[in-house]
Amino acid sequence: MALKIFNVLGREKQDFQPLTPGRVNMYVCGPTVYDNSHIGHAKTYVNFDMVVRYLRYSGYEVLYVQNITDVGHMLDTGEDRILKKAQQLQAIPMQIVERYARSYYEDMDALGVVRPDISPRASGHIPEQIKMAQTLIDKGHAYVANGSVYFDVTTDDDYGKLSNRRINELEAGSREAVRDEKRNPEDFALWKRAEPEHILRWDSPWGEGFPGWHLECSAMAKKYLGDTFDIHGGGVDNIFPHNESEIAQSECANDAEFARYWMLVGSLTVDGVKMSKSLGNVINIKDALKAYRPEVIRLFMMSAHYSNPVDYSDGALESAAAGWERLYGPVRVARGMLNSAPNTDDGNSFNERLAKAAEDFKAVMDDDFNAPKAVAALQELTREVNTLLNSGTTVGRATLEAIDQTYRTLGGDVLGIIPAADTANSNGQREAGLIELLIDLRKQARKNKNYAESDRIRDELAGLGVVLEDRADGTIWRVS
RNA sequence: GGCGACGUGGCCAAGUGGUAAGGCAAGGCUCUGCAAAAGCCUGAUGCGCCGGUUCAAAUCCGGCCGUCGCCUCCA
Repeated sequence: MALKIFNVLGREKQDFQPLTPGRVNMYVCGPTVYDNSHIGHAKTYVNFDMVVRYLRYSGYEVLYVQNITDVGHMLDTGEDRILKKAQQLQAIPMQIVERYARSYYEDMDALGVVRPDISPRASGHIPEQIKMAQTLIDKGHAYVANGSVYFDVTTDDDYGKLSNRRINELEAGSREAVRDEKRNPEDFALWKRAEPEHILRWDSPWGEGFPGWHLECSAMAKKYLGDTFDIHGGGVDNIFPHNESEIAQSECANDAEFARYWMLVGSLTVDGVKMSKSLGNVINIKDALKAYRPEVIRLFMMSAHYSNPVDYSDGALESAAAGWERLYGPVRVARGMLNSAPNTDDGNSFNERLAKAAEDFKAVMDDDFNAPKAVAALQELTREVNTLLNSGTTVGRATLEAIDQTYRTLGGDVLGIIPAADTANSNGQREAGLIELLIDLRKQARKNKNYAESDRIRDELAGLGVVLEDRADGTIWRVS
């Protein structure tokens, strides 16, 4: 079955046909680095990470570009958010940008988000942006006004095709200062004249200024992916004006189709409402990671289809954590059993079930990356793996390895929710040894029917976050 | 007001014409020295409401109600 993608441009599910067979050129709008990343960013980039991982699993060679916006943009107040932060922290803008770009990578790495192949920064592509603005002026799609350059939306008949907006229905921008400069209220800036106090500024044919917010994505996508490329992604909240303007600029400047498939991910709310600084309900990724392991956060982010919104709450995360424990349980058991598994073909008939799981998984992922359904396929498999591993019958090494491999590939490589191995830090070996010693002492106590002692060991360990589970073939432990 | 998404068992959620996946929570049972984990069983005659099309609709059409997002910076 071929991969299908719901194309927001046209609003229909389509067969995915890359421009070049076997290759996917993909661009995703990245963050503006002026503060720590929050769990809304986590949803967007975990979702696209899942997409990229699956495309690669499917055999595509993917070139994944995701920008870093490090050029300040206007707040309603006319302030630049990076400048504002810089003033707060008494630092220069590029320090702020560097600090939070690093913070972003830290968070993404912690969440297991595979880094993009190229992470271009807006500030490093000023010439490309100036060139594109000039091209648009030359072609009559843009005009200069008081040192700023604006895109004239009336010159683009397609303007609005992504978000289904009609120009005459749009309301004028709210900032008085710019209204006079524009021919049409809906026109947007390609280049802005820098006021004297503006620190982030570059020379241009129109005087000192800085690029408009939308232009960087158009210029950088063109540079690294070409005039036309396969997939453009981002959060739905950017569909207008950002994505819409990208299309307008690029298609008018390049005389070519921009992105062929648009994938937009649903937003994340917290306890039912949108995160915002004013509501004080912004949750940083770093804080979320203190409470939940990354695999749990990833599983939660994929608990609904990527295009749907998701609501973050402690209850929802607890639920995801419980679901994750169930999913990971048999993997842990299988890996433990591998330590003493016989080299026989006992249980090999289970390979058919594993193959079916992989088929089911692929079928639903091919249907517009239906990760929640893919997780369900793993959950159904889990029931049967548990039955096998708890049946008391001998299971040979080959079968255990096949089970491990299935979870490692589908749950690990593609979804990123099954760790490749139990995380062991430098103290891990020693800790494991100590726990094994206590398990052995408890075993002796149980043998002597000294249950008071055996329960004490189990309870004390539980208090330290180590859970013991007695199985027919011995006692295993895990960190709660 | 315009654009868009959505409304499925206690909670989350899949499901685009053929008779309701999966997870969490709950109850019962099995296993266990007791637990934990796991397995089995129970649970929506109904998928916001009202009409319509059809042999057949959660799924298509029309209307209504409600929630959320965007329309200004936002992932």
